[in-house]
Amino acid sequence: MKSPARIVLVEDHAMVRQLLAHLVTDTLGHTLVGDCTTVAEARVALLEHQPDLVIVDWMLPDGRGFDVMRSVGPKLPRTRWLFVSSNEQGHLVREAVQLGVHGFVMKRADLSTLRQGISEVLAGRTYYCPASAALLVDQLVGEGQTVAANLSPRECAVLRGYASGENPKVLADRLGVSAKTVQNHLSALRDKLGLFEPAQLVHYAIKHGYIEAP
Amino acid sequence: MKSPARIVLVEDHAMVRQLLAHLVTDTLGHTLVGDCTTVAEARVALLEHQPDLVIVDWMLPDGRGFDVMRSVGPKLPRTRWLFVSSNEQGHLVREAVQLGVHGFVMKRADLSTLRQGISEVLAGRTYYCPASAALLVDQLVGEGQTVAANLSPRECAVLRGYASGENPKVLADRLGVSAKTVQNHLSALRDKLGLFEPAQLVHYAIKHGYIEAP
DNA sequence: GCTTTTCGCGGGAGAATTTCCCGGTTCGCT
DNA sequence: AGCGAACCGGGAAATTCTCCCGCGAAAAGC
Repeated sequence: MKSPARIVLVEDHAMVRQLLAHLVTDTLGHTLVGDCTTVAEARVALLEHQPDLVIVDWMLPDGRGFDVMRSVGPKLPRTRWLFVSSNEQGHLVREAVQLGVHGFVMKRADLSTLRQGISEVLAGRTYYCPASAALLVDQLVGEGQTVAANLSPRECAVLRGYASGENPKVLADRLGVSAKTVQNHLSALRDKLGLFEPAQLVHYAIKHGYIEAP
Repeated sequence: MKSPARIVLVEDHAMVRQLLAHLVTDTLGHTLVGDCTTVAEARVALLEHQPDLVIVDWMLPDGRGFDVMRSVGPKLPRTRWLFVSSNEQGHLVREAVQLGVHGFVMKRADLSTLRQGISEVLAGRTYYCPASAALLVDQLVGEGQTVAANLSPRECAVLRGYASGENPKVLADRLGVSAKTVQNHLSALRDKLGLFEPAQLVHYAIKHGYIEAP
């Protein structure tokens, strides 16, 4: 049949985004209707264009790809979601499954895998690349009660700043709130995640992709 | 000529250690005089056997391979040092160069690279595998003033525990000292490293291999 | 339309931690 | 012997964290 699909890309690395753009338009013959680099941009573009498919990078400068899906996903019933990730961790794949992501491809996979992922997901099926499937199995076997709490946007921001090593006062200043508020958010985080040592929070932030590993 | 060299291995993964042992004895015809899994064992074995070559893993259960070299290296002028590392970070290679390590080989390199490293180092030359050399160049280009402070054994232990997310009191208990002492060590660490946020200490511990990345 | 919940914000009192300083012991080295 | 360092811990002041509170706005549910 091949009616071209309308696609939005969300990926912060310019080079990768351009390569993906080339792939979906020139090689696969689809239509690129959006091209975003941040969570905030993505939310706007997705609600405006209501694409058939969105290809999202897992790690973005202002949040995670999952945050996009969590916030605008419910409003886009027809849109299908394909995640690409450079971070190969079982948690992520597990979280993707729980969120109902349709496809998941590792960045180190070769292009044919990605092409296959795109066509499978567009065809209404799900596609998890072999590497991610393997991670998922490992994760399910171990299944430490890492259920993935969902944090409010503000809590995310505080976690990111804190786990990056930012001084709480500086962080408060950057966010334009009082130091007290940051402390309260941190307390809420510790409570919500059940992690009471600073180092554990940092580990959590790294494991779950809120910040880059050092 | 081929007079067999006397070699000590320091590597905590049994399988790897056995493979290395097979390589140096059966394939290369050297003599294995020691076979250690920890920093503590290594110190004793090295002082006892005074080997020609020691092959050390970078990450050990009770410390880092570099700690072995720092403590007993000066007492073994004839011994040559070859490091193997699974952790591919510029810092480590930089630190190795500063310490005067003779050879550095990544674990993902193939065996012929390792064989070459062993023979070069034994022949009195230095050998840094191509991957490590590339990292070194990158590191020197960036050269963030990450000069690598040297921490006392006790400070290492405290840093490891703390950065792993261990509760200070539990840590104190495990080390058999008072919580106060642990606090004092932590203060010394912050001061010595110039890192005053908990998260920064955790990042440091991960970057410099005191703990595994989460 | 109106409640109810959730989120962000921040104050206050008391508990806990951290800092900075101190003295003491035990090593190893000169 | 003497020296420096690493290690251990105490005490007092400063800072931070916890736990509780209320407020306003926005979103969700009836």
